[in-house]
Amino acid sequence: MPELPEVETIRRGLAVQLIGRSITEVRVRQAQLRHLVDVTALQTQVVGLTITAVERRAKYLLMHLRPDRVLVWHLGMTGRLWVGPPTEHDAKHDHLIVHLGPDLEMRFHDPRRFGMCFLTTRAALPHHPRMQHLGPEPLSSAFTSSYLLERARGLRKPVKNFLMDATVVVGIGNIYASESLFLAGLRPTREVGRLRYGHWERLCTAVKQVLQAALDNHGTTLSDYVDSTGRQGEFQNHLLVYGREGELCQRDGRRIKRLVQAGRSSFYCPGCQR
DNA sequence: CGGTGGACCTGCTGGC
DNA sequence: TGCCAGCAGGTCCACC
Repeated sequence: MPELPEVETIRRGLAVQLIGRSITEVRVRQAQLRHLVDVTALQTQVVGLTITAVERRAKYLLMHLRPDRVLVWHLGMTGRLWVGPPTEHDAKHDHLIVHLGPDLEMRFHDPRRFGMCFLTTRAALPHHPRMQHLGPEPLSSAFTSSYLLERARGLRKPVKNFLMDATVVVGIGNIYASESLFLAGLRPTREVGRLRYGHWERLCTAVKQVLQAALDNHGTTLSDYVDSTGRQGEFQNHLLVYGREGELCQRDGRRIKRLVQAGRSSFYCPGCQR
């Protein structure tokens, strides 16, 4: 479901709703997510702790608990974190329920169970196996055309797969990879080792532009994405190629094509993208 | 080492 | 109506 703009939108909502709140109970209905959730750790180590910050790294949400714990979430394809007043009813696929006093709770809901939840400490977080190989944040100053040129040197993989490689750059998934490549005028199949500095300049700018625009529109809701308050995104109304196979390109009127790369659909305009 | 294909899950849609 | 194939916003690991 969620790429950087969606996860960041969720983070912003969670920060407002959760900072200053204390965890009073954790209920686990289904521990088998992407990895088995450590139920004992959750139930013995976080109860009584106060949430001091909600951060994001890549597509991970980091809830900092005073004094030194970090509760980490990943939403996979269909994960949702919903915060609101407590309800009696456990919906199907509500796997983890975090109680935050008598008047508030957070529910992790994930039909496909590709999401994750694990507990670590502030000191161990940077060395966690899921964190330590992550590339730069695309909206940071570390993400530049020179960096991309350097990372791509000698590689033969298609630029679409390169963009979705989290060791290269984080946060870009299937939607924003296609959209960025359209904006940059590059075919998703181009081999990265053969691209020149000018291509990387265009692509770097395009990625930042697309992600910022999606963030300004609170993400993309294709079917079920909502933020922590239940609000849908709006960026689906601005997608130029993703999910538009057979439709006419808004720029040059050619038919948008779909192809499969590494098992995922890519969308591009054969006229605008070379 | 780099790159691909399949695995992990459930749910929805469209064709027959 | 039922059944089945194909598809879906992510990540990881075995295998060439």
